[in-house]
Amino acid sequence: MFSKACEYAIRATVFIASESEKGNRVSLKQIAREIDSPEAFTAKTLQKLSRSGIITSTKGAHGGFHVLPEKMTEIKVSQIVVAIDGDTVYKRCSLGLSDCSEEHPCPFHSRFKPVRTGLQEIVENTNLKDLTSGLISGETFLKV
Amino acid sequence: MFSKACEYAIRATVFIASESEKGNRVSLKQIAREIDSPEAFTAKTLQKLSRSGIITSTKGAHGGFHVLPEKMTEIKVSQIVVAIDGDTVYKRCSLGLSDCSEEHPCPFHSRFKPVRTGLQEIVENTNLKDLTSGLISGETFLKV
DNA sequence: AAAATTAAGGACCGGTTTATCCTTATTTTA
DNA sequence: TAAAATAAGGATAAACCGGTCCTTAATTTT
Ligand code: FES
Ligand code: FES
Repeated sequence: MFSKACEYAIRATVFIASESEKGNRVSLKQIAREIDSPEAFTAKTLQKLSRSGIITSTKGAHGGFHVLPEKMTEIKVSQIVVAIDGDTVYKRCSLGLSDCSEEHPCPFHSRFKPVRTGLQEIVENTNLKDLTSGLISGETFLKV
Repeated sequence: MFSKACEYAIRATVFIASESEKGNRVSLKQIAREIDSPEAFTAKTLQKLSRSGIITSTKGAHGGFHVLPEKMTEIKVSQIVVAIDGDTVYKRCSLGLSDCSEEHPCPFHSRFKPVRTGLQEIVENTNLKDLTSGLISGETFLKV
C-alpha cells in the first residue's frame, strides 16, 4: 500500500508531532528508537519531510525535529504520502493500465475505484492532531 | 497496491477466461500481445497460476492456456492475488507495525481498516465471469 | 577557541522485483 | 518419423528499494 519509507515517515511525523505538543524537540536517535526504525534510513525520509515543510529541523547540540503548532491541523496524512510516495496510490489503475479513466476502464475499475477513493478520503481528511490524540491517551502505538 | 506480476496475472486470467467462454485456447504470445505485457515474464506468472489450479495449460502445437468452465464462477480475484502476492494486502498494518490488531492498533488503524476490508470484499466477491462480461461487451479494456 | 552534539548528504551494498535469453519437454502436424 | 508449435523452467541481468557507513555542515556548550 504505502512504501516502507512512507510508513516510517508517517510514524515519525506522528511521534515528532506528539512530542511537539508537549513542547519537546526530538533527535533522530530518539525517533528511530520510538518508532523502531533503522536510523540512517529514517534520516533520509526525515530530510524529505523537512524539505517539504512538514517538519522542521535544527542542527547542533539540543537540535532535533519538531512540528510547528499551526501544522498540527494544517498537515494532512496525504501530504506525507505525496512527499514520499507521490500520488500514484490514489491515481493508479488497479490492473496497471497506463491511466485510469471512466472512458477506458479496466475490468476491475468500477469495483476498485470506490475503494481507492475511500483511501484518498481518509488520508486527505486526517491531520496530525487526529493521529497524536490516540497516541497521547495511550490508545494507539507506533511500534511492535 | 498489487505487484506488477499480479496485475499481469489478473489481466491475463481475464483474457484467457474471456477466450475460453468463446471456446478458444490462447497461446502465451497472444496473451502478451492482448494484455501488452513482457512475454517471458508473463510466462512465469502463468506457470504459477497454472500450478495454483486457476488456469489450465496444454503443451504442443495447438496448445495454450484456458480456464475450465466451472472455474468461471468458482475462481475469485482474491485467489489470483493470493497466488501471486500472498495475503498481506488484506492483513498488513498500514503503518508497518508487525501485526495489525484491535488490541494494539497504530494511529491510523481505525480509519484504515474499513478501507482495507472494502478492498478485501471486492476481491473476494468478484469472480472471473464478473470481469469477462464487460470485456466481451466492449465496455472494459485490458491494455493502453 | 575547542569540543561536543546533532542534522545533511554522498557513496555504497544487498535483496527483491521485473525482465530477458536460452534450453528442454511435450504434443500435434506434415 | 521428422518438423513445427508450444509451455516449462534454469540462468542471468537490470532496476529499484531498503538499508548502512562515513564525511561534512551547523549549532551549542565548555
Ligand atoms: S482503469 Fe483500472 S482502476 Fe480505473
Ligand atoms: S494496526 Fe495499523 S492498520 Fe491496524
